[in-house]
Amino acid sequence: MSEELVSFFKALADANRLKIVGLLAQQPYSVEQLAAILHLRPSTVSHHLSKLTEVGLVSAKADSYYNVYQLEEEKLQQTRLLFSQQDLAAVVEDVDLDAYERKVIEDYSLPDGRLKTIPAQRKKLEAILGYVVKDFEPGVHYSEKQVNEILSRFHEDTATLRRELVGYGLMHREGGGGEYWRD
Amino acid sequence: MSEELVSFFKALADANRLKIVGLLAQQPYSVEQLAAILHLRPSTVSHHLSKLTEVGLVSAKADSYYNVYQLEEEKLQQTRLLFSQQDLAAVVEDVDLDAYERKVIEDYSLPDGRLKTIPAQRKKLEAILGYVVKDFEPGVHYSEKQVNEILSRFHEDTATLRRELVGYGLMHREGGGGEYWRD
DNA sequence: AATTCAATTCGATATATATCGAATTAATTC
DNA sequence: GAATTAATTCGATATATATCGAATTGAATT
Repeated sequence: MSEELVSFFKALADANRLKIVGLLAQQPYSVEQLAAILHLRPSTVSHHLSKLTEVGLVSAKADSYYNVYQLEEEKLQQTRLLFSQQDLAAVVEDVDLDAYERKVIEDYSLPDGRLKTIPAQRKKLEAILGYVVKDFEPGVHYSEKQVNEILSRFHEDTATLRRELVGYGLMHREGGGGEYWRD
Repeated sequence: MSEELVSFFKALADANRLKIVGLLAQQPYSVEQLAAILHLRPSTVSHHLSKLTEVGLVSAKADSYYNVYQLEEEKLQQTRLLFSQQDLAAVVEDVDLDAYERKVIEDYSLPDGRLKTIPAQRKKLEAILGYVVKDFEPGVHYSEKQVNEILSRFHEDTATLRRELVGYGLMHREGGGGEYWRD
């Protein structure tokens, strides 16, 4: 998932951690030095450095008995090309895209599957029409009578349903003979 | 300052807000639709959208009586070139870079300005030597006796101070005659 | 071996914030 | 004009986390 991306932004979503990155971009520093410069306790700086280390932005190098931290240049390069198309796609990969349509259909359906009313709001009407149109076979041509027959399973006002289906481009009508079909 | 950069990362440092950005990258959505897709309440989504709006990543467009949000493509482009040299420099611009040296000097100084001891730790010794060397005029040549005279203001062990100053490259010695100078 | 010191870990606390439900606002439909 | 509805705002709550001080660890100096 995109858990990694979230952690990455979380790591940089703090003023002191950003300052640490900025400082390490110039030269390596020990924990004690960073603490003095930022007016923080070493334990606090240690905490910040561990978050930055987790996402690979910095790394420690033991030198004498200091822990000297340095910036991971390659990771910073990656940062610059953040948000590629793949990243954005990955973020929404396991998202419940049809939840809105399902919710609308449920809100407007009676227990027997018929519609309480035909929605007045455009977006809801859209969702309902997308649901209704599934009862037509793609490519098959229907007479107006057959269309009404199918639509009457959902609501008595078949004329409105029929008109809106055509209006939203979900079904097509052949000019003269009253023939309807969906793609 | 870099307050803007922090806000920007904060805006993206949340899983649901990242998902919103990912969704809006594909098509605009209303608050209600996003709420259904993410299984959140509209008020929560509204809160997230206001944070994203603050940093300019998304914008709202009234359409009928829906508020349709869309991604600000230009801002997303900026994101891709994040962390330029200027950005990094800006982050540390008003940081107390000499705090560590000051702290070391204070820790090792007696009220009269003399040194309690000569630090054993490399980084602290470095800080102290940088402080001591300021009592020498750049370019001026000193005899070993004069050097000791000046160093004795700080500590009786002038031999060690003198040796370390040369060792750390803060002062130079001319091979034969015992002449010292700093750059 | 004993001591000193930097760093980390741990526990506690205070602040920030993600989420929700209720109330409000603004716009639309009847 | 009245009723409906999407969105926002507000207040409350629960979780997350930034910070600190104390205790611990591990290395280096004496």
